[in-house]
Amino acid sequence: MAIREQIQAALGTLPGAEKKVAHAFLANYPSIGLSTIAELAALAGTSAPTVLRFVARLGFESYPDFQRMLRADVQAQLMSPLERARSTGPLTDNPALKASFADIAANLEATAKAVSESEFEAACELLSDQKTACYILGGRFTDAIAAYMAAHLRIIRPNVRHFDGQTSTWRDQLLDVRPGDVAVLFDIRRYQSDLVRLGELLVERKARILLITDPWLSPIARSARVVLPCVVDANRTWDSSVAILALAEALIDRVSRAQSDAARARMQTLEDIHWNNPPGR
Amino acid sequence: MAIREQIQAALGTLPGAEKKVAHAFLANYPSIGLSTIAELAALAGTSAPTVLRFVARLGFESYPDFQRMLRADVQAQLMSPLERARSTGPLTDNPALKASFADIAANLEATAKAVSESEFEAACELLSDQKTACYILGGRFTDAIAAYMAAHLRIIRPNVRHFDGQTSTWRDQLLDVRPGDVAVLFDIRRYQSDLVRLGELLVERKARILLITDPWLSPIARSARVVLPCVVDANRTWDSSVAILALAEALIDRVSRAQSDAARARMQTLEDIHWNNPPGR
DNA sequence: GGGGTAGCGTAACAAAAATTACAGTATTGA
DNA sequence: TCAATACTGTAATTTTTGTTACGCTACCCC
Repeated sequence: MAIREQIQAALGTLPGAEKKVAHAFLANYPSIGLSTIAELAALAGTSAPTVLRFVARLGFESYPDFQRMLRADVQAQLMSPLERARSTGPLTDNPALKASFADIAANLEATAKAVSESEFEAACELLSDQKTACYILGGRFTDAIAAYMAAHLRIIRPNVRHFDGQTSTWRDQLLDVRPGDVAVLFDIRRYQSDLVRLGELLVERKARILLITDPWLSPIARSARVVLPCVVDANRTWDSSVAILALAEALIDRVSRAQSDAARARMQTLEDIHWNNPPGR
Repeated sequence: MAIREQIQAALGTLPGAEKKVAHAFLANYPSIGLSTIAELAALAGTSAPTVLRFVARLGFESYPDFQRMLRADVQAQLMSPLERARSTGPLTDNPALKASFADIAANLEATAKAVSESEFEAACELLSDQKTACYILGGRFTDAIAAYMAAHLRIIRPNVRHFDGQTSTWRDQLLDVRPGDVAVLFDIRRYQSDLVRLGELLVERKARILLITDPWLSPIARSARVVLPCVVDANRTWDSSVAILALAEALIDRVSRAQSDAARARMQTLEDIHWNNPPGR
């Protein structure tokens, strides 16, 4: 947009023929400027050298130089978030994938129905409580989702820990858990006995448990403060965890939006630090 | 948008060097296409005639002809309704979950369209190749999905390794990579420089790269054998990885179904062992 | 009213871009 | 393993494009 503004600002000081060029350009922004000098001159009803004098007056070294700036301009506009959403529109179709994804979409819908609003809100509240620590862990496959959630939640609030996958070290990690702490457990079908046991231990330590499970409910549900069921059945060799991830993301988003302005500023700062000091160390 | 659509559709049928051109173009759409052949060729790491053959294959008379279409494309997009004023939508605290899931479902649909069938098949073929090792890794957030995929793939076939999150140990792990090995990389927006670097190292070691990225394509796309784009934009604080996970699951399912009976029997045995000797002891 | 200046376009020129020809190199199938 | 085919890059060629030189016209100020 910079170029357009610049031209509009200069409009008053331009000689007649060059003003015609400016008008032609603005009326056909940006495509005509990405074309050749001859075309722009023709559209403006003037000559090539006039176009050249025009861009020179704007301070550009050459016509290609002017076009470079213009391309950058266009790029910036097309890359803005909303344009992007649109430009990702219909592309080629992949029937097999589409069918597969349709099943998953059905899972999402079913999950949305299975999770009651009050439970969802209660879950968000648990996660938003910054006075206590928050422990996150999952089972054989869902541990990855636990890690994903922890990575995000850590940015939003302090005291987030992901119980790492080594079951042997769980006991040690348990020592840090204090009454009132929040524990997020992911546990779906073929409920792992060790995970269930750990749930019991957490309850003993008076942790408040947020359980994310399937509609058949892991045994942990009995002692959980909040239970969110996800539909995982997808007619596949293995269950699908997509709905679980979607729910986790929804929680993350809801919690991050609920933050105070101060907290959001801190979050932004964290992010900036992260990207300004690229990893590699 | 017609042009992007057309290129995505043709991606599978393009020869290697031309595919690199397509990737470079999509990753820098539209500005690079409005520039010169030489620049596009340089960005794609190939030669001018290849670019020319690329546009010829797409059905254009000449490069200027191609640019004319592209300009029209850009013009159409920039001139469309000014819904740009609408900045990041207000947070409706009503049925948060349903609205949220609807967005995600749209992502899934868009992803199904963005992934061409032939590319998907090519990806499955890479993953099914049991003669070589398979390395899986992801970025800051996507590493969790990499772990998830590895956990499943490990059951289906031998020689699956998840590059663990410690960037400092990557170099060591690289030593094991042999020519022809398959590397699955997850890399989405805010492409991590260290991950890109690692991609280059993998290419040097002649690994075949399967890249899962967003529609703007990580720089790694230039040297990847197969590229699968996922729509991640969800009008949230962070991008959504749901489509990525869904795609990963689709790949896993497709590969597991393609196994021979013998292999499937072995798989079943593995699973039985896992559950009959429950961990936790 | 005449010298001077700024604006403009035609046409020659120079630079660059696109295109083609060709030769070397993989890849595929017999 | 060999032949045939497809793919790719280098280099020469042609075309297009941007740029400059120059002369004409209109206007302003002295």
